[in-house]
Amino acid sequence: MDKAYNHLNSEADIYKAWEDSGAMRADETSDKPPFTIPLPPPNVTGELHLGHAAMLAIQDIMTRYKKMQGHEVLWLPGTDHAAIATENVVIKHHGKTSREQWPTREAFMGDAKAFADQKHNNIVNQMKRMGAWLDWSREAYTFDESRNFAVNKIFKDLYKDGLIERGYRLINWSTGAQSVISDDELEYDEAKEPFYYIKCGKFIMGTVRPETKCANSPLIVHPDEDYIEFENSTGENYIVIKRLYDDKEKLFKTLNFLDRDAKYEIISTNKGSDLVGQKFTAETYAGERDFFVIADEIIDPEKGSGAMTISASHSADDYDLAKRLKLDEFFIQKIDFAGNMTDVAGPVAGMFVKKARNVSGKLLEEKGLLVGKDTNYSHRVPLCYRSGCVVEPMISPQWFIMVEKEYTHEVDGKTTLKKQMQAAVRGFKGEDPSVQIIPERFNKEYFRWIDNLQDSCISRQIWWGHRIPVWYDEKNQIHLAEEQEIIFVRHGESVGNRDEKVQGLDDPLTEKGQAHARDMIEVLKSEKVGVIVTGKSARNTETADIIAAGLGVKVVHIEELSSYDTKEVAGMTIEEIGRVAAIKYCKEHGKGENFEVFVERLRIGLEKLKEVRSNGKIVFVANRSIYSVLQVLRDGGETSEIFEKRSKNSKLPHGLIDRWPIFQAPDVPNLRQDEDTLDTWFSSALWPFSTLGWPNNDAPDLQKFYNNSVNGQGTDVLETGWDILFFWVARMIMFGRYATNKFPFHTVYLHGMVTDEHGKKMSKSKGNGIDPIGMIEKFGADAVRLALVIGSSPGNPIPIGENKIKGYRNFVNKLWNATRFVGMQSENTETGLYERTVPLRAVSENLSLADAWILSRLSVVSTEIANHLEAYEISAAGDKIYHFVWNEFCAWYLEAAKVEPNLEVLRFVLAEILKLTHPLCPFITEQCWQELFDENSLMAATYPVAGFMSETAIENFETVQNIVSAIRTIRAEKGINPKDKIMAGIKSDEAHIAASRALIAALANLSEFEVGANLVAPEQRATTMVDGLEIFVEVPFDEDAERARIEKLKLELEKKVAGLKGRLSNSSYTDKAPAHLVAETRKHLEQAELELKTLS
RNA sequence: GAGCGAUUAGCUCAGUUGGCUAGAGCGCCUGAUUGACUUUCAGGAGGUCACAGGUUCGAAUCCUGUAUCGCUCACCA
Repeated sequence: MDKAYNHLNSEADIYKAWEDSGAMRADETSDKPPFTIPLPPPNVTGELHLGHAAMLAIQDIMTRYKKMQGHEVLWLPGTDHAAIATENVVIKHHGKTSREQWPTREAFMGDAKAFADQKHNNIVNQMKRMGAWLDWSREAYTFDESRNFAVNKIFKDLYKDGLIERGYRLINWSTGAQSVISDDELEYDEAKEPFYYIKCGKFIMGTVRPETKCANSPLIVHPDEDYIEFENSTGENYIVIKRLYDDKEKLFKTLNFLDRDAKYEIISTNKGSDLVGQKFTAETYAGERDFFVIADEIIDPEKGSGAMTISASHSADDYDLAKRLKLDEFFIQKIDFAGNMTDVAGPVAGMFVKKARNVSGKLLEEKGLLVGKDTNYSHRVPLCYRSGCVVEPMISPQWFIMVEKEYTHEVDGKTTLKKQMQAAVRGFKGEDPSVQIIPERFNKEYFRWIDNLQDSCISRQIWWGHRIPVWYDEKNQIHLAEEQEIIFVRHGESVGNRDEKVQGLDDPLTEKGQAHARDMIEVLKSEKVGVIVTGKSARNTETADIIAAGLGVKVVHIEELSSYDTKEVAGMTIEEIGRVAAIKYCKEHGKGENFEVFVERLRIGLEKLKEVRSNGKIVFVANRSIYSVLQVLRDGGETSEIFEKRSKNSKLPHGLIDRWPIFQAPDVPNLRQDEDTLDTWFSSALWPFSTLGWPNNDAPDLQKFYNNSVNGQGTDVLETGWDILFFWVARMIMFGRYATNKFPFHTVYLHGMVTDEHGKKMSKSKGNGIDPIGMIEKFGADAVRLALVIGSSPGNPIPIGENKIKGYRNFVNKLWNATRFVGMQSENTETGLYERTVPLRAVSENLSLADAWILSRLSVVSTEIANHLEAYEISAAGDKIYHFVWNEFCAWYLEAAKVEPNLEVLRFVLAEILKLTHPLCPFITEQCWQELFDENSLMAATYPVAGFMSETAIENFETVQNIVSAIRTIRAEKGINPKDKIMAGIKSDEAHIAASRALIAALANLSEFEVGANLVAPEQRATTMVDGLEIFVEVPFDEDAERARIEKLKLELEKKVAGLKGRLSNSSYTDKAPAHLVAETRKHLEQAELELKTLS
């Protein structure tokens, strides 16, 4: 073993070994209790940042701990197609500015897919470098086949339940992204813009958006306020709210175009409600427009002039008001979707909004309509968090999810999506809540958001995403996508006995083969088959032809696929057979040994297949090799074990194997599909169950891993950053309950944002960002993990800097060297090699005090660590391990082992430490484990539980530690060279101290340590007290210094005694405090008094 | 404007249902170092637990108020 641990030499190999071993795959047939964590899928085109790193570290710790605890753990990985973000990146990547620059939508999608596929490995490999124990065999993607099916399915269900509607509503329109974006995607920026007071007839109204004051509008006043009409010096009449008129200072400040020195005459005073109904025509910057007065309490009498007009199509408040008062004719579009003014804006029509604002302001001034301008006004403007451009509220046809609409749920009865989301965390009518959020304070945040939740827009005007599964006919009637089943028929051998030789079933020239084909016809008769599809290999084709003839349907051939040699593949899994067949095929066709090429051909074939319209189901006749590849395609690499098992236990008739539901366009002529796509969250909200096979409720994964015993939730823990509590977590809860009748997880663990070591947000502009991959390369993944996990609590920022990582790198090295030391102790003196054996539980015979102590401490610490991990207190668990390893095992036990070696205990404790530490530092512990104990992975080990325990040993060894420390302190104080061996002694006849003489002498570097009740102190000495015992250390004599030292000690003791006495003399303390505390206090007092007496 | 959180050593933070002399890591100071580990070892200094009240035998911990910082949300014709 090297002197220092080098992570670069081992991490990659270790991870590969884990992957190759197949142990990372969760077994859905296992009898162990399940534990499931869905990995929040990172953006497929993204780079790993520290937030991801923290997420991976925390979840990996949970995963490894639970697995070592004996759970069947599934931590399911995947990536997110991240609709808007990815689309923008793709456009930029191709040096373009808009998706419209692609010849077709399909061309764009092809490029985007290619880009996403190409970037995919990058983020996946980065995740692996963190050491994440993920089940890659189940890797999913929010935009793959299965997830698309799930999206279409839930869309259809929601639509049928009336919970999805299409309609014209006010939405946030990003002019940059050319799409609607949700409220949650807005960022606000403080902007300083002039606030205009504009004359509207006699009324004065205020606005920051003069460009929108170009159309007919109601003019709104407050019903209960008085309004003054007055005449100014130029003979014009104005109406303002009385409050403003009475406050002359404010009046002239507000309407700064008025002449301060002129005299004003009040023409009339009217209550707002009395003004209602007045109609008038007034000049605007865009010409004359019609107005009429209405009253509403929306007016804030303290603000502005007490009157306003509205832009119902371009402001959320105005929209609400217009809806409420049914002012339908005022939904006037003034801004188009490109962000330019429409024709209604007259002179500024076609101008970009910002320009139009300035120009309209100038026009108002020229026309004398501008009566006030506050140039110090600042307000917050909503910006698109993706494109950074200004967001305009717009009315547009969009799809909405109706969270407050009542519907009937299978389990919850009459309810709304909102009520279900509330119940998740509040509980149903007094029941305990099903979903626990850690830390708890985020419950409040959750409710504040949920309680205010409104119908949200789910459609986006981008291409990269799940296209809305809705078609329109010529009359604009809505048609939903149709669900259809593809039935796979595997033929050619007897099902469930793959070791048998081909029985001629696939050969239609044989009697058996023909009988088999006829069997399948019988089976398929009830299935309403529309089309039969087959590969082109001769036997498939012929069999398919027979079946098609029997059913009276047509046959479609897809790509030619080769078969395999049965001998060659005996005993292989279906997936392996598929691979062999694929490789053979590729070789024969000069495509290299590339399974992916094969899969891709099949994929294209399936795409073609979906285009085939049929009124009935599609039947796919396939031999084992094609079928196995289809399995890979469909399940994203799911191995065949499930399938094999399913086949064996299947009650399905001979030959009928599996069904694959797809969605396709409804069979109606002249349809066009909705152009829009669904927002990313719509697919990511299905993540915990769409990755497990939903909507197939019989899917083995769903049965096993979405079936947590706690209150019947789906998965166990959803761990993510608190910033996406609303974006994502709440929506998973909503869809989970809706679609699966379960809340998707019982615990939500929220981590905070990763910041620099001073708690400042990391940002490119500040240059304080840290690249996790760089840190992994420099210090190792284990160190990065520890730094992210220790010293931060849920929901709070995670401060991290190079120093912190370095500190934990030192710890990792400490662990390495402890192992190296134990290895050296284990060496066979003859061969120089050590035997690699898994240590058994250490025996409890012939234990030294140190042995008994470390074993007892190990028991205590193991329990504490497990308790912490159980309670998701990862930081506390990490801290415990750190200190146990460094300050107890290394600092004391390894030193003791040099004096009194006990190899059995030494190896046992180290092995247990490696297990305890493994979830936090998987790489170093695995490496050490394999060096010293077992070539099999540490992940197969069981997490430590308490064993040998002796309270006395702990107490007695602590005394030894105190004695050693006290002597060391005196040595340091007296400036004694650490190399010099000196004498020391203790006035005691306790057996455990006497037994530790050699140990104490070694640890304190003494020539001798004398122990005896009647010990006589040497002349030249320093004295100190430990646990009531007097210790002498032989030192060069200095009477004054020694006396001063003793006085200092005495002073401290006297203070202590006084304090303790005071407390005990207080009768309310002795009466009310718990008895054990009082007794303890008495004991402390006794000991302090004894020590004081000894020193005097 | 509202809500939430924080305030403990120079820095970053622990501190479980109130309980003995408030802890850790880093940094700092003194010293050591050829045998597991300089990515080390020994020793040390450093805190009125933001402030002011209250409850209690007892408060960093519970309550009230104040201040400062941070985050989130909202309003703005």
